[in-house]
Amino acid sequence: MTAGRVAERREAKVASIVDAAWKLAAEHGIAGISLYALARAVGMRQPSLYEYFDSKHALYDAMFADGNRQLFERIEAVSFPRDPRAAVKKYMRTFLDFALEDPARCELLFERHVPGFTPSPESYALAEEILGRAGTLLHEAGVTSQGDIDCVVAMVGGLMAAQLSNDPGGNRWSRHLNRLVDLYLDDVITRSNGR
Amino acid sequence: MTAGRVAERREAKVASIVDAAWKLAAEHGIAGISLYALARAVGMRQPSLYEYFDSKHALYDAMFADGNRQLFERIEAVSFPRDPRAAVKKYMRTFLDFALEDPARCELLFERHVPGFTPSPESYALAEEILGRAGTLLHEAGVTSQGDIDCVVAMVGGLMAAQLSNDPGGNRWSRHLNRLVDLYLDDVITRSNGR
DNA sequence: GTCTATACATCGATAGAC
DNA sequence: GTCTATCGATGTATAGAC
Repeated sequence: MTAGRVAERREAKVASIVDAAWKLAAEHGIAGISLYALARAVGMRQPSLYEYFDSKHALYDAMFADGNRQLFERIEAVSFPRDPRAAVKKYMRTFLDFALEDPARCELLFERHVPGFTPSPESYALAEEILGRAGTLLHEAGVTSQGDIDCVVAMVGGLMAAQLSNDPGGNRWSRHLNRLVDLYLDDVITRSNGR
Repeated sequence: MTAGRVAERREAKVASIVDAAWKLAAEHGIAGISLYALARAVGMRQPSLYEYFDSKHALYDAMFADGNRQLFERIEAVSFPRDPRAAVKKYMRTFLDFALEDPARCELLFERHVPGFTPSPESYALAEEILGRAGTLLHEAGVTSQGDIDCVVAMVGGLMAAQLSNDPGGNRWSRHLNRLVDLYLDDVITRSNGR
């Protein structure tokens, strides 16, 4: 039937707009996207965008979902080692590499750089699934308390932020990831054995 | 002489404007300050602000310097223990408490939330002095390599960012500060003894 | 030094023709 | 579904009177 084709074209158009939005974000920052420039980038006039997104907020929400989907697919494509600790390290490395690839994507997904923006519950669900899987892997590696999970998350996030802020494109901070994870996981084990 | 009085009043006025700007930033975010609202907050009309600041950028620069001065004075008021490790922990705690007090101040001082803003060399000098003192204390505590200093900085920054993003006003992340510092400093010592 | 008035730009969003 | 035209709000900065 034709209805399917129409919906397909529409989805493709939406996807191309989101792609163009990522490119603009890379240039001007995530908050620096203007609907005028975005429309021009996909060969339209600015008001025509409202055929695909009800508001700028809706665009950001679509980008948020898209970014998380990118990360999810990246993770899906990785084969994780059986060894729980190695799996944790590979998971965190996959995340960190993904994050450092695109600062603007980071701004939207992991920082709070868009003033009034809160992702919709549907879009946030994917983000929670990704974080939840990290929690599961950490659990299997012996990190069971929320406090310890929080610490690992903070450490990885700290490396990410420092790397992006002070040495974008380099590895001055990110190169310490494996060692830091090992250090923390060793400590968790020591603590659990010692008492 | 009268010239001194005039300069004094002017400085006081500048200070009151900066104070009002911090209050607005706390409400609307650091990037959400409007010169119109700022002028009204200090009983003026918007164009009159240009008597005190050449541009909005200049206002941000003054705020950046002011924020760092606040932190510097806070640190100056603290008496640090002789024990180097205890001193490091107190320094980081002083920093973290200061940071968590005011998210908007954090946005300007430690994050990159104002699109086109780069602090002037003069304003940045204070920030470097504060970071340098952290480096000195870490050095005295046995953390001598840049990589290790970077790691401690990243860990503290990670705790700060996670705390502000996910539990503002609480201590879910910040409570781990001392333990994380101890963990890392122990590791530095172990590594230096072991080889 | 403060004001009124205004220039000038940008942006998100809507109305309505085609 | 895309366009032109425009609204309405916001925001920085400047000109010039007082």
